[in-house]
Amino acid sequence: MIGAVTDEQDKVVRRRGPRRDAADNRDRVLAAAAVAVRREGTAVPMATIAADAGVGVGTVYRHYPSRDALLGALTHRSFQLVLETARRAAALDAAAIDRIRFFLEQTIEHGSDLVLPMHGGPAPIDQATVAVREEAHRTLGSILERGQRDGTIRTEVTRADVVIFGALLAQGLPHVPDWKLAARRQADIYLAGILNSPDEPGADR
Amino acid sequence: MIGAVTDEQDKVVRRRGPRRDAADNRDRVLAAAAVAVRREGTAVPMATIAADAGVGVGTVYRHYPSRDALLGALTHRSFQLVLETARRAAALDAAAIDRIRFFLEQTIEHGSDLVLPMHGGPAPIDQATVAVREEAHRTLGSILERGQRDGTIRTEVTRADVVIFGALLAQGLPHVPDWKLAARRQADIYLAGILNSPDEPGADR
DNA sequence: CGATAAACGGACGATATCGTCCGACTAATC
DNA sequence: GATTAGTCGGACGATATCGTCCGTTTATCG
Repeated sequence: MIGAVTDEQDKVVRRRGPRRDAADNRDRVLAAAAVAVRREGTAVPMATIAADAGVGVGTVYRHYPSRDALLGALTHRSFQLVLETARRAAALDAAAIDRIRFFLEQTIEHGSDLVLPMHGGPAPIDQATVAVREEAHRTLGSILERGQRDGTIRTEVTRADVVIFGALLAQGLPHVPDWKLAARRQADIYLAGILNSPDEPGADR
Repeated sequence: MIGAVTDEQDKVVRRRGPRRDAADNRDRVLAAAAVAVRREGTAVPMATIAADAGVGVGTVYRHYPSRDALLGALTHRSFQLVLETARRAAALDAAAIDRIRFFLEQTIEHGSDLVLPMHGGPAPIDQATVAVREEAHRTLGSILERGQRDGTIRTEVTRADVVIFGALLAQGLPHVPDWKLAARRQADIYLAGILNSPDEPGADR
């Protein structure tokens, strides 16, 4: 009765556009998940995430069909943030060491949003996310190599070294009271360690 | 019938000694828990730990009445290992920087056994454990200050800095393929960063 | 403003893990 | 080798979380 052939075609034509509130909720869920995962780990109950986001658990599953899908989206978001930070660092008008310093400081600052940058756990990494990660690594690598070519940074240091140190700072130590301050101190020491001739820690020149 | 007063006193006298196999199982459970917690997090099912240790779940609960008790024991064990390592480092006949290097390398080596050295999570820290931790920090501090007094190590570096870096290395990054190698590279850079005059990285002298 | 596609949100059965309990077993002692 | 305190280990009911389903609500379009 309802479904004549012409009607079915009509249906396709009469598609409604997506609703804006849906996208808002999607973002709210992702943000709440980022905080919750950092606080309680990847096994945090979906109900907790839903409550924190102010939505029902059904809405969470609507946007992310499974826990893995949600964690995957978190990972993608984190790497995008890393890439953006690396690009801002590369665009700076400063010495290589200071660009790296900027990158590390921003990484510390974004800490709570970088949920699974490299964290293990059941985080599936899709191809698009891998591409973003690779691009971020390349961008950081170009900064590093530039510093090595102009002789200010030790040549033994690899881009992987810097990436791993950044990941350590992003991961953090949950128990340390003032982690951001502590992390900045770690970064200072690390930066001194990759400098080629620490006699002049880059005042002018 | 059974419980005359004299019998009760007999009971106390007739105490059996503890059985050795019980202690063995206790250790096996703790070792299995260390590995399992590192692999799956603090929420790892008790049944998994029991299976890995080759015992029943009842035995796990016998020795550690609750999950928190087990995690607490793990934490204590970790800090004892740290303290022991710090003491071995302090006993070395070497420059301060090399003692710290030894400490960091051993920390990397023991990685899988240092489950909750400072890890957050639901790990209750009892007073005895705090005492062990404090002693470990003091021991490391004395090494550091010695290096600062003889001018080989930068005076801005605090014992907390070194402890936190060690904790980062112990925690690790689960996803990095050859973590121990990567960690050693991090340590090399860090050590260069705390050196006062890296012109002579301590060959002879 | 009315119609309707799309989104919301919580109730629900299924499943997994918890910590306890108790009969079987084993090592230490006589 | 017999006795027995102390240990082992898995079955069990209780509880928590999962992911789905569907009636209700809301934003968009004519």
